Amino acid sequence: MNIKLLKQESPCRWRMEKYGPMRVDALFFGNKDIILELDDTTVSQVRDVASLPGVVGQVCAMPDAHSGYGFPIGGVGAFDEKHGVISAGGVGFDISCGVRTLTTGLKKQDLITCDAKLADLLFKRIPSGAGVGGDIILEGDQLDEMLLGGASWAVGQGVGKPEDLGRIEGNGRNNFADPCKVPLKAKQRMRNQMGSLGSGNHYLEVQYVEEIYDKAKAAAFGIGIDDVVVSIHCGSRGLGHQIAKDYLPMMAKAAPGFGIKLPHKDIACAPINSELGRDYLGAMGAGINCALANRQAITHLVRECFTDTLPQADLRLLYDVSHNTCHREEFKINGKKKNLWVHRKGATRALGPGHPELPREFKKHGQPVIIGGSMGTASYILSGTKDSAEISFSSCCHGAGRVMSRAKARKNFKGNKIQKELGRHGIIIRTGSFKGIAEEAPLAYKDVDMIIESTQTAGIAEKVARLRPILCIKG
DNA sequence: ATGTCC
Repeated sequence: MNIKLLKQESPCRWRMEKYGPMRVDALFFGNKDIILELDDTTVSQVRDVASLPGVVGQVCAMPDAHSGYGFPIGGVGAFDEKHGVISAGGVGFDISCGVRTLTTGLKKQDLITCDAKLADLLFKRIPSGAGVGGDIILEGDQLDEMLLGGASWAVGQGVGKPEDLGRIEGNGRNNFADPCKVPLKAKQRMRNQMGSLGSGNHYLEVQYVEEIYDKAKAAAFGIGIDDVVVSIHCGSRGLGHQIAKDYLPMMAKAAPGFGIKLPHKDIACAPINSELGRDYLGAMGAGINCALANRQAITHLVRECFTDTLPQADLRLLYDVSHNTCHREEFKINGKKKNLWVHRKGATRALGPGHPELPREFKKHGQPVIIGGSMGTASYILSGTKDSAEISFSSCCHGAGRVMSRAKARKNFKGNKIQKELGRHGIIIRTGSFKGIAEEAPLAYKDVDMIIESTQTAGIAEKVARLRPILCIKG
């Protein structure tokens, strides 16, 4: 982008003062290279969000920002609860897509002789791929019960341990969920998809802790050097997708009736206090619960796989955090505490130390923030900062961020070659789709290390540990 | 992201 449009506030913080239809400023995070490479669509999408009714504070673009449907991926927009809007495009198609990381009590040496066997078993037991379902079938009322209860429903079914729930954003359940507002078709698509990974950038990785940046925080999070961990990156499968697909046109159609002039046809939204806004909120909350239940169900399958191969393992949930959500949260605007609807699309919640929503063990150091890298590259565990409440509505980046379209990646890379290449670096890939592997090639993404450095320099999260993949199950 | 175009 044209850097002259921005005022550099600090090495990785750049302010665009509001102009034209913008109601608030925009804040871009990243080093100079990242800012220079932001494409025009992403920037204009940030300006569109800053032009919506009831937007407050500043709209943020994370270092991994790129263009999305209407609303940028890596974007944060907060709206006043009286006059603001809720946007289906501001949450994204994969509602509550997120990452959870489990500790195992194992060291990387424990896996040397059985990594391939573990990879085969995980690939066999955990359904992956587009449109692929699993053995869990939700019949009759079970689907609505899942949509209402989230991960806590799953634990009630014997899927996982009660202590998992305290380690999930919102204790594993979204209170705004209203299954009645979820389109029937969305429910039908989900009946056989519980406990499945999906495709695209979703994965299940067994990783080890390669580096620790903050010993005290790492100890509080329960991780040490060479520890084996498991990370699960997935979302609400066909259900979330169908909710977005159905609500987007409804919002676009209804906008003029609410007196909203949409800055772009794709950035559909409805007043949070309208019937349609509330309906979407109920459906989205159900979508969040679906994703939380899904990651819980997959966790259960992972535990079974470890019991079969490495029975000494003890899989405990470190944390589960989503990066496609809209939550009601309290922030100070012009010195006054206000309830806001915070959209985070491709942005991770990162609560700072002392935040009332954090479990006791994380109060001192801030929320564990899990950042999934692209396939074959590093992932990170960060911690939330106090300052991020003021700077970014307690949000930070969510991953590496694409630099190449899926189509372009398919042309440039061959899936089987990528698999072999990663194999030479000691990373086992199991997949049902070589096309998917090509689309997810490491070079189709920005350098995650650079994204993390910029995130830390911007002051919105701090490095705790770097994870390196041992094996990866790809959809 | 997605029964990868109802």
